[in-house]
Amino acid sequence: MRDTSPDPALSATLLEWYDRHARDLPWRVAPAARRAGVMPDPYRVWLSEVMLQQTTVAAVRDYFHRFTRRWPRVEALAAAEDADVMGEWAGLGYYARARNLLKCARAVTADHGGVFPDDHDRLLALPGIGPYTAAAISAIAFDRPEVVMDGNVERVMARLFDIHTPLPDAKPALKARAAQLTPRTRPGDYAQAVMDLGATICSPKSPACGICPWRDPCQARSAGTAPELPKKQPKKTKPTRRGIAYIAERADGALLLERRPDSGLLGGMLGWPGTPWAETPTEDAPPFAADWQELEAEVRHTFTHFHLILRVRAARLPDGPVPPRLHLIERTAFRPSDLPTVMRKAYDLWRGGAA
DNA sequence: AAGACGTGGCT
DNA sequence: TAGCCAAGTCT
Repeated sequence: MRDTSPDPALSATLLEWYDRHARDLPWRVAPAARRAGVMPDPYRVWLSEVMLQQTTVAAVRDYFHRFTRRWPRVEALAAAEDADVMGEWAGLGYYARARNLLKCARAVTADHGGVFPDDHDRLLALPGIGPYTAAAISAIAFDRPEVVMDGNVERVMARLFDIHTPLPDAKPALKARAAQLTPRTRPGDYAQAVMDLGATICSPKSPACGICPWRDPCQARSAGTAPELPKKQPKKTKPTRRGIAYIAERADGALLLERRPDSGLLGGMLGWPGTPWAETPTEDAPPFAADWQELEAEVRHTFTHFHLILRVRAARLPDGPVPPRLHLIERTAFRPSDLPTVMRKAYDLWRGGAA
């Protein structure tokens, strides 16, 4: 292990690379414009950072465009209906983000006059903004020299300094290294540069060390250990749960759905009524008595912590009162894209067999 | 403080 | 195919 005293040229090297290779992203102000004094809209920085939590740029792009077209400013988002925001978020995952997005927009509008606070601590106090996002907004939107720690930065630091301690134990050491490198000039561009580097060149598998701006100082590259870093604790295997979803269609095409409770899996989202999802098969629990027909195929879906095998049963909904806690949605008002993916899979399966 | 919390792309 | 992985936060 060679000496690891901080090298003040490291951040400068990365910023030079970023000036030439920064990705063109819809929420980003290009480095040339930033150097000319143009700063990004904090609303767009916040929205993009929340969407990017545990989510790839490729998945976020279209959602970002739809959100900003529909709600161009934080006050507009704050005034939106919950169901519209949840529907627009559908498919992006981690739905607590959407619930907190609305809470945050309403807090910024009501408590901060529609202006995002420009300091880390007040950002951190807002719903859905944790240590990473508070630092990222501070740095990117307000050019504050925050230490921005995300998965990219952890990986880049683990490799640059050849740190073999497994995550999450390595986090303090990785953060100390990141703090050493964070520059006082252009901290916003620097933060975006490290994340770009991690997302493109210093990727988890087969990093492109040959074209990396930090290939010379990178200790893992010298040691040949870059592809195996950072080390991680082994993951637990996912159990398989099973359940039944019930799709009821009235003669005029209207569909019977439920709004899921705000907490827990798919919280706040629209879905088909059904049994709980459990490893041991649960009792049949149709929303009303009918001649339910089970589809031959089944939905397979994997969540963060379990696999799901979902059987789908369909029936005709008779005219009359709607069962409690369920919503009848006219077919013209029903958008499959409002459903979380697992529910949309069930819909696709049913419609493919029924229509 | 460890587990809950989604999804799609890549290997 | 099955597992790994992504610009984390909340409880």
